[in-house]
Amino acid sequence: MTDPSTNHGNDLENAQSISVVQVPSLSQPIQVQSVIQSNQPSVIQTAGPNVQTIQVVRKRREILSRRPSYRKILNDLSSPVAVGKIDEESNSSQSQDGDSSDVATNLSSTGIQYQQVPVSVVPSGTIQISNDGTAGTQGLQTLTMTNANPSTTSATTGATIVQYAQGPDGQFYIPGTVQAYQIAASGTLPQGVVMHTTGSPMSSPQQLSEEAARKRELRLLKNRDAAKECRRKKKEYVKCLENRVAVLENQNKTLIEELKALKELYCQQEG
DNA sequence: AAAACATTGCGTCAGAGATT
DNA sequence: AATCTCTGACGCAATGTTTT
Repeated sequence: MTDPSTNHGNDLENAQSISVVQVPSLSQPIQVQSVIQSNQPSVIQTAGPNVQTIQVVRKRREILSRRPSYRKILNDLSSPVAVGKIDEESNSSQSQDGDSSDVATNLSSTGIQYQQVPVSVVPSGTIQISNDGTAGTQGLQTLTMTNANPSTTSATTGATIVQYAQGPDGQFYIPGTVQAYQIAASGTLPQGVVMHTTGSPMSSPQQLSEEAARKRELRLLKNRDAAKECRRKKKEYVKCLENRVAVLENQNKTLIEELKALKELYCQQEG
């Protein structure tokens, strides 16, 4: 399904088609295999025996407007035929529900296998792990944290995922760093869940790079979940539209029949 | 049965828009 | 202004379906 109101990625779409370009430093034209990046110096990888990487400055997209979120669109569909709205509160727990079968997740950037373990957060801020027995690999696991704290706000009923490894000291570690992190109760931190608590101030280049790696892992983790959530909402949105189409088609059919009957009645009275 | 093609879902990146 | 969220796009892998 495409939305004509957005030009998102138009130039990329064009660029993705295989094409031949002439590069001054090369005697032969080359076949463009893929273009990564759109409006900054882009990387073009060439096909053929002499694979090369070329920097190309691409023209900035002229019109860039993001379409409204599916949640917004659905909630705007307040007409009677709109079937169901996306519930914001239920969204936060979907990625766990929908992907519960996805117990072992391969993090492609690291090759590390993560495991999902049900966890409940208790008021003290500690966590309870009810390991389901499935063996974790490489000591790293993904927690699904459900806030079971009745004393905190009832709005924080969602579940949050955090990836961790538990050290012999009982502390929790996340990939890409040897720093210890305290797992905070969901609700005190939005989605982030992981809070840096120990260790000396970042000073050495190694620590800085570890910090950067940790931030990257965290960002990827969040984005992974966001993508799952987005796909789920998109599916729901499409289903909603399909339902809407079905309802409108029915209405249309009924109205046509009604019009036909009225016409016949009118003709009889005229005649 | 094997090959070719289609579909589906995932992780990642980029970037617009929202939030802090 | 910095950070976060959301979503289109891409490539990849797994799976399903059709064709040879």
